[in-house]
Amino acid sequence: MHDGSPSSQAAPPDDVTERLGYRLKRAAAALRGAMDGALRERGLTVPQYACLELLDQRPGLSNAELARGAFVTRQSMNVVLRGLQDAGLITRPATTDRGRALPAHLTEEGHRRLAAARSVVYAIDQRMTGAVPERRLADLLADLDHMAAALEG
Amino acid sequence: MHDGSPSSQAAPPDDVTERLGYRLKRAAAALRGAMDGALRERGLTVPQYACLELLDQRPGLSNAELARGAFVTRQSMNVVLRGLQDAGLITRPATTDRGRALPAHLTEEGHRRLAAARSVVYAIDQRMTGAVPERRLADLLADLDHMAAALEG
DNA sequence: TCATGCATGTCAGGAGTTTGACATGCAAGA
DNA sequence: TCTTGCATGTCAAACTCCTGACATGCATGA
Repeated sequence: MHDGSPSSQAAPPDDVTERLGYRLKRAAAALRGAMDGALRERGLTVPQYACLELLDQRPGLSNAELARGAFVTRQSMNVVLRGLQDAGLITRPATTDRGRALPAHLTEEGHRRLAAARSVVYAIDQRMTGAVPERRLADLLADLDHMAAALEG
Repeated sequence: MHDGSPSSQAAPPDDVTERLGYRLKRAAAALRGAMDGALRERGLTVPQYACLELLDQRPGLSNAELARGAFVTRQSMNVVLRGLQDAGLITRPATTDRGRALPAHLTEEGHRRLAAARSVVYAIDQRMTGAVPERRLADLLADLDHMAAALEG
């Protein structure tokens, strides 16, 4: 280990664009831009789509749970829910017997809009996933997970 | 190919959290949060730090070039530059002979603040990089690059 | 020469997000 | 019992960022 690639305690490369953080940010920005443009034509924002997707898989999620799932604050998700509610894509009870969390559910229209949006998002996911060798995909998913866990801890 | 993991034209997993886009977003959000908190104590925002880092490596970059390098719009970078200029961390000529682009440069104070911020950002980068097996790091960087390129095209 | 295209810098407006704060509801322990 | 802690929902204000638009400067080709 006299040159080349030092092992565990190596400092980040001098060139910013060679650092993991920069690459991560670039990929995330590209994804955000692509989804933003595609969803705009469907009349949805990225957080709105994320919210619908989460509710489809786990109906009854509360505002706070949705916020965590979409990586935004409770306050932000609150306005997102309000918008979706006004648009008639979700329903949420005004009160509840048990606790304070208000469970949200998709409406029929919500399911339709989600299905329409899903097709374009799938296409984007395909384009992105297709850019990485298939045998490396599982490792990639795992690494991203570990990175997030290491930073959240 | 009758079950298990179909190859190239497979649809994204039903579980949102298993999709590449979700993992990417989660990791990026975690990174953003970590950097945000660490830099706040140094009196810098993430775009401001990115701007300083870019200018350190390639002095004389214009507003538009910095914007592309930091993945924001020209308008956003413009206010960032204004802030850094008011704080005395960078300098930018009011006019220029050739063309319209105004080359920015770090001041002495800018170098100092960048050096201080760099230490905490390095620590975060270490934490993140340390979470992925070393022999996979190069592939990971390449894959992220390919993903971004596939989406930008 | 001049017209068209392109990139840059900048202003104005609006949409989205965050920070800070407060009240409500439940659970666990003194 | 009650009180402390914690999570939730919500309001208000500030900030950040983006979209849309316009003027400037250079290059290219008619």
